Amino acid sequence: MLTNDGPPTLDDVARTAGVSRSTASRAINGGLRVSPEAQAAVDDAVARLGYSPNRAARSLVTRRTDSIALVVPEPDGRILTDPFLAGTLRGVSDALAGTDLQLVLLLARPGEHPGQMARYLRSGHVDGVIVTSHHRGDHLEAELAGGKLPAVFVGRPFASDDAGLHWVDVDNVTGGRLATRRLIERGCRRIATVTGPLDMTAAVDRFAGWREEMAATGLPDDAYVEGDFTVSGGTAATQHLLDEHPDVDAIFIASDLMAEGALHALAARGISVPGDIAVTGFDDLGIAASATPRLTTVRNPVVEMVNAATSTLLTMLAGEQVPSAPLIMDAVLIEGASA
Amino acid sequence: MLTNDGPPTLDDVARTAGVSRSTASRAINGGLRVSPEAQAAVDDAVARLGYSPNRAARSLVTRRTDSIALVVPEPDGRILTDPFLAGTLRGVSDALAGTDLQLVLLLARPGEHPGQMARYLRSGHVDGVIVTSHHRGDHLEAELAGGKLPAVFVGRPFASDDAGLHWVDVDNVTGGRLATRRLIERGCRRIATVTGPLDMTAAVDRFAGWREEMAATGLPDDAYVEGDFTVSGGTAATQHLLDEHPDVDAIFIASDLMAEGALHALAARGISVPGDIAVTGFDDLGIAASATPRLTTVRNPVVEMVNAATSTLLTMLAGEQVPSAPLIMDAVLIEGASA
DNA sequence: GTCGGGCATGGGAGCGCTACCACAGGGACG
DNA sequence: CGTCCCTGTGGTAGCGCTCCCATGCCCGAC
Repeated sequence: MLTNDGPPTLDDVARTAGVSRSTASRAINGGLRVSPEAQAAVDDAVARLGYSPNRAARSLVTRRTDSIALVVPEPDGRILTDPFLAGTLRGVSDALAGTDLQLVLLLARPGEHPGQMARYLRSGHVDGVIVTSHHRGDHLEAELAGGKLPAVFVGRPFASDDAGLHWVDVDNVTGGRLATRRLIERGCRRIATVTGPLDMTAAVDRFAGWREEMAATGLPDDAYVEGDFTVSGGTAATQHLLDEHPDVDAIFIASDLMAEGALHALAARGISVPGDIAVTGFDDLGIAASATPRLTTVRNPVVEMVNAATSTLLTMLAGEQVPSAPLIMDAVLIEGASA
Repeated sequence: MLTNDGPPTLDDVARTAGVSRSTASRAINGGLRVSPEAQAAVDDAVARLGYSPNRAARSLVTRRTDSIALVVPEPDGRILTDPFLAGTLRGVSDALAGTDLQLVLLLARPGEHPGQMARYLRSGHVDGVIVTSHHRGDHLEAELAGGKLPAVFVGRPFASDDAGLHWVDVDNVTGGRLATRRLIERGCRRIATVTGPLDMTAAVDRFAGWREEMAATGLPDDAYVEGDFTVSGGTAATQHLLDEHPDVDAIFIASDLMAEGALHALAARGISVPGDIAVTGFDDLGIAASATPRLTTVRNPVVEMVNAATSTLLTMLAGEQVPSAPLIMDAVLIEGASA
């Protein structure tokens, strides 16, 4: 029944089912205007032949690529081990089950020209984009604001007031305030923070939350060190912090990964947590629960965020107009033993 | 100069450059049989128009998709934070720079039928495959052994003696022996091991290395617990181990991630490392260096492995015959303070 | 009984590209 | 001086699919 040697084509299916190519195509793509008998015959033929549509041929005429890119403009490889990114990968991948969209992973390459990724995206190789781990200076907002290519940021982009920019995020400012307030309510008064890399909005916003809460309570906001969202960075930042401000009695650390590093640093100096110094983290993606002591942290609802981002993207891909209002999830404090 | 409204096509380039579509195509694809003048004219036109070839159209005729899949048949999301996987992502992505191959990420979905991924791969959506985090029972070797689809495993596949299976790996058995020997040479005699998940060859082989070395020295090999290559799994396994075998004076832990968890468990019980119990790990991908104490471990050369795997795959993609001899990298002991 | 309007179907064009082939021109060789 | 080959070039077919349109058909309305 197969004319050619390669994989079966739509023609083969049509011939096997005893219908025309047009009918076979319709039956395969949703079955509008197809009689039940024709539909059944085609379904049967597809199963028997093991037919799978040729993506390229379909793309050529539909002008869609049926693939979306997950963009990680993070030239530093270490961030790849971050549970946040893991959750994003998992979430996007899962959300794509049931669609026949391919997930194309686009990592910034070390030493790559900043505009290179933007150029790639512009050339129409993917139908849509999810951006995570966005950094100031990666040129992505400007590129994607045009609205030519459907895009959703996971995490507030820097130019977040640009029209036409879609994004979801957790309320990092409130999260930062909650984590800080917890320390204040504990009775701590000399409260420091280890921020994330300040070329990322998550770091900026959590830092702002700390500042706001400190100001609201009338406490000084001079004790802070910039970290990099890694364990070893957390250790280093904490050591630095302790050297500069030996009087701190609490630290809000802008990610659990860094908080873990901080706990190492504190333990190494024989400082008890929360006895001598209380600690709060941010993320609650597994690390907090297994840290010693268990971290008091703020839940970062990655799965929900990524689900929302992906379904927004899918809606845009379906051609529907989506208002570009950001979607901001609540930050919730999670009780631990560290503060 | 552009006839249509969409992105520029090869026709537009040809017309702009004043050559035929054929010549333009040749100039763009390597420039064989193209005069310098024509080449220059085409290059110029491409730059001016911002032309980027339509992948779908090209794929349709070349019968290649210009994309390769990175397959992670690991339904458990936690593994995504493993530095080994991070290194693989980074490595494959980097190795693909310069080619115009897309990297399609294929994560097993929780609850997915085991053969589903194989079916996807069979349908010709990608030109080649790199498999990592391979598990017994994921049906991947059988599927890929046929040689229809170029594939390279990072890490020995279970059916590793199947002809036509390409793979690279570190010498896990020797690595396990080295890590164990180190403990023996230290004078330890009651040496346990925390294995990885035994449905993965890396775990099986490292375990075998431990066994071999223990047997060679005439030591008993009854003290072992199966872990899962995660931090918390390492903690749990170690606690279990200590309860069952209170007399152990050394542990070879089959990954640094688990070793980190083990160090937590040991510290929690007030057991000093290496004083009371010496510890060796496996991987040396950043964790070992930042652990307290610094882990003695075995270097797992991910970057080299993935580079080798990718370039093997690229060679196969180029149509050259590649002998399916495995490529096995040396395991090297890395000095730390934990043993 | 006739006619209009839907629905299921098939025919055919064409998406943008590469591969094949034919051909012109020019140099090297007999 | 003719022949051959080799290089650069353009024309054209066709990859597998979807979409538009024309066709035939059945059913209900008048």
